[in-house]
Amino acid sequence: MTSHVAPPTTGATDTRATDTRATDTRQRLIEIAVRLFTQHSFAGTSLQMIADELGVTKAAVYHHFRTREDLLNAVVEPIIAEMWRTIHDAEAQRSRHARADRVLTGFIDLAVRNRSLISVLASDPAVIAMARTSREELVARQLALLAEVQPGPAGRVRAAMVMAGVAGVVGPNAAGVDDDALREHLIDAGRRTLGIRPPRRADESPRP
Amino acid sequence: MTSHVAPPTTGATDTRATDTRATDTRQRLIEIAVRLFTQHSFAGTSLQMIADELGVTKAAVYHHFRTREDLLNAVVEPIIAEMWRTIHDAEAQRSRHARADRVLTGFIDLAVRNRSLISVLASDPAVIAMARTSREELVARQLALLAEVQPGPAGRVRAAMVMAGVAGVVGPNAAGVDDDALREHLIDAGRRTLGIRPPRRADESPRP
Amino acid sequence: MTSHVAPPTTGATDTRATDTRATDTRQRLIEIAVRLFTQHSFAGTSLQMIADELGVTKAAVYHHFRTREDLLNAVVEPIIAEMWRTIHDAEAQRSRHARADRVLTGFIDLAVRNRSLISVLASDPAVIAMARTSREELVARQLALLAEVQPGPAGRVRAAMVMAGVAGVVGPNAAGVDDDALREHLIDAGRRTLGIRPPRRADESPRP
Amino acid sequence: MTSHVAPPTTGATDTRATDTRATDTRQRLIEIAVRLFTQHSFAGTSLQMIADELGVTKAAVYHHFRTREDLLNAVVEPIIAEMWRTIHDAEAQRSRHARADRVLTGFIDLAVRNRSLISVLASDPAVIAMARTSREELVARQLALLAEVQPGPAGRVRAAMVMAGVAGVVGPNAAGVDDDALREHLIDAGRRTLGIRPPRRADESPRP
DNA sequence: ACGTACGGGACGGCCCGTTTGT
DNA sequence: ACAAACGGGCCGTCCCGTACGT
Repeated sequence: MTSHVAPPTTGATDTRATDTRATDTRQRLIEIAVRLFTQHSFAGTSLQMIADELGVTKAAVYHHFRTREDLLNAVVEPIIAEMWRTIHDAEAQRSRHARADRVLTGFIDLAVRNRSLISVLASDPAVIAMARTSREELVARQLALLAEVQPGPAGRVRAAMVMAGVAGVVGPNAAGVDDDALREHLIDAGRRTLGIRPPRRADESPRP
Repeated sequence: MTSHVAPPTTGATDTRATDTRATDTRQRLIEIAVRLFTQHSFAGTSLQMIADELGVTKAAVYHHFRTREDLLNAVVEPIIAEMWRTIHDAEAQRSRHARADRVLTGFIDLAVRNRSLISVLASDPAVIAMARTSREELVARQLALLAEVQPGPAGRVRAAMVMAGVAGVVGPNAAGVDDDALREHLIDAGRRTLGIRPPRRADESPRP
Repeated sequence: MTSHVAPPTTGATDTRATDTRATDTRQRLIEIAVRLFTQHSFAGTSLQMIADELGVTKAAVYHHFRTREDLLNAVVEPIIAEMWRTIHDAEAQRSRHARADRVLTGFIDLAVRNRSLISVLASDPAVIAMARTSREELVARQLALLAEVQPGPAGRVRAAMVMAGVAGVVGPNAAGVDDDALREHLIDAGRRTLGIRPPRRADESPRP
Repeated sequence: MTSHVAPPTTGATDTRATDTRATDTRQRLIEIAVRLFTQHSFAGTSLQMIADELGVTKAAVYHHFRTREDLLNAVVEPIIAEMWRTIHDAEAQRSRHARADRVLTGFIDLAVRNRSLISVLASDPAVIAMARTSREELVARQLALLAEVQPGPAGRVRAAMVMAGVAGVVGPNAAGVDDDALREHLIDAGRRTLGIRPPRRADESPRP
């Protein structure tokens, strides 16, 4: 059974009850891969390491993912899908500040929920080079929305700094801050950097 | 010469190197390594790539650096030395704001002068894991000096965000900004994030 | 300088007699080679190890010996020369017992005086294969003289056992026996194995 | 299959092998390794040689033994296990002579049955250095049991000479003696060296 | 009499991926 | 849904030997 084109990965949120055991190994595989990628970079992580960590042979890994690149894609796909949703959500806002704030909070929320993964996505050259075109636009769109607040190079630099800063802070940072506090402080710091005021008191939904 | 104690090269890492053609190959080796490390990460860069890029064989590389790790150390050593100088310089300042500003500007200046290298140093897991202890203190000291401005976790998060942000912005991000402008914008953005005003001297931050 | 120990080569430069310095390095080279050959076998000893141990570069070694094989030959040549002298000496004896005893005592004496070297000569396949023909006859002649005492396969086995036994006992044996006692015990044991009585009381020179 | 001969799964080389084809390659690997180790010493035998001799690639060897050291251990493990059995067997005997004779005959029997292997185990520095501690006691115990016959340094020297002699005689030394005769002659010579008479059972040593 | 730089090649190890069998 | 076996190839390391200074 070497065919099977890898069931289209479907939505990450599907709650079908049928395939508990089927997708179990596959899910653990992804989690382990994420951890190892962050620890040794993508280029420094072999299939043998992943298989050993899971306690199976390489053949088992190959049963789920036909190639190492496939595994990487399965790892990052849910993340970029959520990023696109955030972008579309932000672009529906009316003011520049609201759009930027939306992207900022969305990105930070996602980064905090996927601590270790985001640094790989953001800084590993092998990962970046892998699907250059698709991700390039993704990042560009987010940067553009953030940079809008302050036209010119200053805005672009601030935007890039915020994105890179958030991606860098999460991850193996033992700053002694729990997730919720970290999110709040990141949002606050990001707003300071970009020069946007917090929305009118009501949580994060700038809806008058 | 296969030694490990940094042979009489000692020309320091001054940017404006003379045309001393004495240890030519060795220096070119380092420069090529920097470029390739940033392009493919450390784990993703083979000695064959480096040798090919220089136009020699692997054995020639081996003659100058017996280990890939040795080459990496030779690459990063000048950088961390300069970082230590900046730290000591900053710690001699009297006020917290002055110390933080000193570290901020020092780090940004160094990062801009060594664009591509900084991202490797900051985010490559293999590089980070390599000389864990020595570099750990280096980063911790810089973060502490930056975080001093705002006690508590908020300050720590801001400090980490600035460091990671600067490291992320420089690098293969053209952004259409030249070095001098990039430096100014980074300093301005970093000060905003940390909450420090530019020092009193009428320098070059025209902000009414 | 490839070594890691210390460059003591610097000072000195004695301006005294010419010949002392000339053969000095060469002799030390041989001694070091012998030690390393016994520790790591011939195939496992590289020129780099030898050069490092002496505190010079490989080029210095190559100045004295054009190839690794040359070095090995220089190491073993004195030994086999002495062996031939012993053989010729023994063959001049009149009785079979006297001839065997002469070879036995001669071999043991030489083995005890060159403890570490003899095991390499005797058991390292690379050394044996190197100059097959010349050494083959050497060993065969000695064995024949020893085996003469007891005709048939029994004698041949005893002879081989004595030769191999002597070669094996000397070397890294911490048996707690000094050289002189070791020689006496080996001679005694060898005679027991071969079935020859000690000569008529006067030390080791069976000359009536 | 990289061409070059590759005897198509011949009938295996073991003397009286059953037809168990299960771990065929693994076993043949060990046998080939033994032969090549004796021919070129351990340090002088490359994995490529072994793979070529078996008609597979290095990767196939790697699949069975991830390290050359692993392969060596698999080679020598059965031997040392049998040695331990012989030792324990001998230590159960009542008289010193019986103990020594037991070790002597056991060692010779094992050495004759594994001709080529014993010399590697006994004299290759790389092999000796590999599992120093475990083997050190093994040899020491055997030597002690043999040396018991004659207290003092004389006994120790005789014991060492017998062990080394036996190990040296077997091996690539045809001597024109078949295995059974070789065993008998070795036992006889060993007893002569140690000074023990054959046990009372009228065996096959016709010595008035 | 020695050091510096380097080529050509082999080493042990490990990679990714395929085949074949349960 | 896995495991065993293996191929083809690259990795970092290190080899021996040479050419050229000084």
